[in-house]
Amino acid sequence: MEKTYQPQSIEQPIYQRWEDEGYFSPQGSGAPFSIMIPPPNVTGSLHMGHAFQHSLMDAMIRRERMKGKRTLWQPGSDHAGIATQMVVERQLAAQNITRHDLGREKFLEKVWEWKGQSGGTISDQMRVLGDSVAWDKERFTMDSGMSAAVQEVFVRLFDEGIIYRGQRLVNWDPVLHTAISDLEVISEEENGFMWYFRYPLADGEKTADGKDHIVVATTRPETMFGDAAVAVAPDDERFTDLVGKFVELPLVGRRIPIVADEYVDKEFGTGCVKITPAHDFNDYEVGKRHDMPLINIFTDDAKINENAPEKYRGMDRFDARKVVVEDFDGLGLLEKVVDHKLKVPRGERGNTVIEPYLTQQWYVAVETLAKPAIEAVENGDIQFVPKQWENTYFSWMRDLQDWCISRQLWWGHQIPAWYDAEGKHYVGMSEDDVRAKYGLAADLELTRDEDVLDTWFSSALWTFATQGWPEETQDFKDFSESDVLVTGFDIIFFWVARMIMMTLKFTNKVPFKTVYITGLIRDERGDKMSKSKGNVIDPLDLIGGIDIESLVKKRTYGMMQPRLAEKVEKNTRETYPEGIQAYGTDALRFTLCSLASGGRDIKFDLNRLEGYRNFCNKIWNATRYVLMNTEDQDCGQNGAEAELSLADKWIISRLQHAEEAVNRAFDTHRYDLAAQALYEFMWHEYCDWYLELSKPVLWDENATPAQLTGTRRTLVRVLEAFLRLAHPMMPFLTEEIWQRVAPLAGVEGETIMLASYPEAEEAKKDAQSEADVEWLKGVIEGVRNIRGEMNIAPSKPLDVLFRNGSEQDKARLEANLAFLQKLAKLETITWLNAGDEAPMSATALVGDMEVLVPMAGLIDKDAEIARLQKEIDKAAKDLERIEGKLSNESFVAKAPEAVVAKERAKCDDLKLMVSKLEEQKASIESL
RNA sequence: GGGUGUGUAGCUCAGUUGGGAGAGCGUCGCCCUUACAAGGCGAAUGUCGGGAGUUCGAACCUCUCCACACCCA
Repeated sequence: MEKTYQPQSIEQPIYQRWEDEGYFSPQGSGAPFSIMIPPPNVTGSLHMGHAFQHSLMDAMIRRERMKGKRTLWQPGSDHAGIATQMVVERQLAAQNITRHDLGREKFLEKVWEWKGQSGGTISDQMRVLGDSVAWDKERFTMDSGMSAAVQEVFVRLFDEGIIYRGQRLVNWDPVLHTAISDLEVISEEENGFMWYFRYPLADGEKTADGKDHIVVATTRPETMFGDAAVAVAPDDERFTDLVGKFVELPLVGRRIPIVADEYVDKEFGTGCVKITPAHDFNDYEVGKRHDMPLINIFTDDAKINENAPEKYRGMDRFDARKVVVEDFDGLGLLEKVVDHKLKVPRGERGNTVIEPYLTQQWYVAVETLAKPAIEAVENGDIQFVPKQWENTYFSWMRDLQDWCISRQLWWGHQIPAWYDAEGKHYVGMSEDDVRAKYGLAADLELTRDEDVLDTWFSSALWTFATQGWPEETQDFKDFSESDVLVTGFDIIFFWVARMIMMTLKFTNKVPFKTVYITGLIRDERGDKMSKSKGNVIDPLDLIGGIDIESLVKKRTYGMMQPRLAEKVEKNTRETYPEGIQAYGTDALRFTLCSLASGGRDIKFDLNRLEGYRNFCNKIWNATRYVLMNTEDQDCGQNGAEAELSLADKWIISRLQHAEEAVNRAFDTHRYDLAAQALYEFMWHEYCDWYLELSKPVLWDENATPAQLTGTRRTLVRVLEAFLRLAHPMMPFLTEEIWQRVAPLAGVEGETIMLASYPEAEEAKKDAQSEADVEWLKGVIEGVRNIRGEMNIAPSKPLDVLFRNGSEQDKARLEANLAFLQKLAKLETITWLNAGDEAPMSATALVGDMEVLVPMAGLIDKDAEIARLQKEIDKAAKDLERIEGKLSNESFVAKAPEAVVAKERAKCDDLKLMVSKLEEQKASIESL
């Protein structure tokens, strides 16, 4: 084996072999266990969040597979309507072609062509990450099977009256010309203005303070053409008398009423709000309450339409805004303009300001679907982890809006609706089906709805449509009710909830039993990773490494603003002066698992990754040691006689505890604790102690073959078990090593992937050995402490004496002489009986027993006094606290007996310790 | 404004039913000891955000205040 761990050279060949052998596909006859991948956007690439979620999903699926389950991790991607269409349109634009030039059919051919070329990016990344997904079952939301399911669902929901066509306000992208979902709208605070407009009162009315106008404050002057009323708070005394009166809308000359509505905040602005029901979501609601007309003043491009005075028609909304303000000013109706911060809704894709816009769209009436979806979580059929998120789910489900599912795009599932010349719609599986279903004449002209469905509509069917539904296939039966969904909290609404609704509706099953919500991976400073901030880390760069120049190039590529690019470059060079090293997939996966503690935000710290890369190296080197000492030797595979040492029994016992801890952590979705338990066991028990304890046996010329076999057997067996235990989190390293170690451990199998997952065995726990090793460690650490504090080189052999030891101490000493000599580097050990003289020594306490290191020539008197004083102070502080506790009568009276007894014992120990240390100090001082 | 969450060592974070404050990284000292310097051994480090309450006992439960983050309006 190489001297250091080189992940690059082992990882991909192993993956290739796994894939070729078909290990990822469901197999065996165990109970089914499935995870459906949240289908990534086909235009994208995997980011840290994906790497995080995939690491967890793969860990789960690998463990269940090893436990003998028939596992399916379903891969696939979604067709990402807008994003994909835009990518292809941009390519066409480079050749000066629009999609309209091509026409729908040709354009869609181009999209499929593009998908064929670029759609593989994500699968390639997943292979690098080691994802054990069933590639032969990979699905795309535009596959024919998915399309059939989508159509089936649409038609059935329509026939039940759950899908309907209606006119509502939607988020309209005036550049892309489509409705978009709330998710695709990003509202962020921007600097703007609040304009104060005077609206003259009609019919000679006056305000309470004698003015002939009221003042409305608005951030969107141009929408005033669509004003339907002015609203005031019902309890606002300033305007009580004006409710029911009218104002004359300037520039338009229309009379609009003054109404009272709860929506208005008295304190905000002037207390008078212009209500534009066709162009604002809140106003729409107000308008509905007061039966106001919906006056749409925009075209699809957000230009002023014919409902506004002629002068303004055809103006862009922002040009119109300027002109309206100027005209108000000219009329003396502009009271003031103040700076104002406001949330501006922008489209995620084109950064266009999104317009609330009145259009005909298809909707899903969600009320009847929501009820069972809420119940499924209430009654525990579906559980969120961490449980906290159930509240988020409920709060959204209780306040549901009907779901707008149509999009004015070409790329997506075309809506199976046809219109006759009068615009009446018919829904069915095909035009023929529609004619038959509705009894339409063969010569009646029908045109199909041009629009497509929201991408989320098809992803909502993901768990069952991927498994063959509407056919009752075996896969559907086995896997469609999946076990765990792993996803981020940002799509609980958009995806998780909708999946639950649709799946319950059409299959009467839940889509998943557990929803594990991951935290959001942030950069080292706690900022969200985003392209525009230039702080994105590509998981593949952590795995394969990247030099600083390439990293800067990658991060600033395509940045429009040079100033921003400069800043990004500076930050990048500061944070990664040397670029990023290659840490390997296993280290990354293990790191990500160790960060999965259930928190909301996760700062990604490269030091952590480095630490776990070092852990990989530690495992690697421990293996080298094991192989050096076991290869070509008898490790008991063939049943040779084996005698287990104390260390052997101890590490076997500790392994049971580790197995227990890891399994418990997995079962409770605490992957951080599982990682911690693996780390702790491997590094601090197996490597730090057990390997060292194995040396005195293996290097003992007088060791019997049975003793040698016992230790070799334990070395390989415990390592082999650890590899299986760790495999779900670090698949490559463990496979590489397992291939060599398993035969020595007498374990057969082609791959660790299909080996059994370790479970603790109660019978292998050995409390006596654990106590004995604790004693051994106490002695060794005592001596090491003296060495360290006194600056005695580790290489210098020491003579030590044991004083005031019990029979048990003596027995332990005799049994473990070799261990002690090797690990504490001792020349001689002398047992002192009562009354024996001891030289002046530095002392370590192990229980009541004193371990003495003679000072002559080694130890400075003052230094030893100082060291003892430090120990005394520490013990005395503890003692003081405990004595205080015990002298408190109510503590002794009311605390549980066991607690009191424990404190008493501790108190006695400390007293003894302090007195011994004091004694020792005094005797040195008297020298 | 409404809701949710977070605040523990210099940094990143654990802390399971209230009963001895922990880990990793970093820091300091010693050491190339035949698996590993991506290492070994040893050491230092905390008014557990502030305050009040419940309790024999609070990092943990209750209230309140402060700071920060996110979601919704």
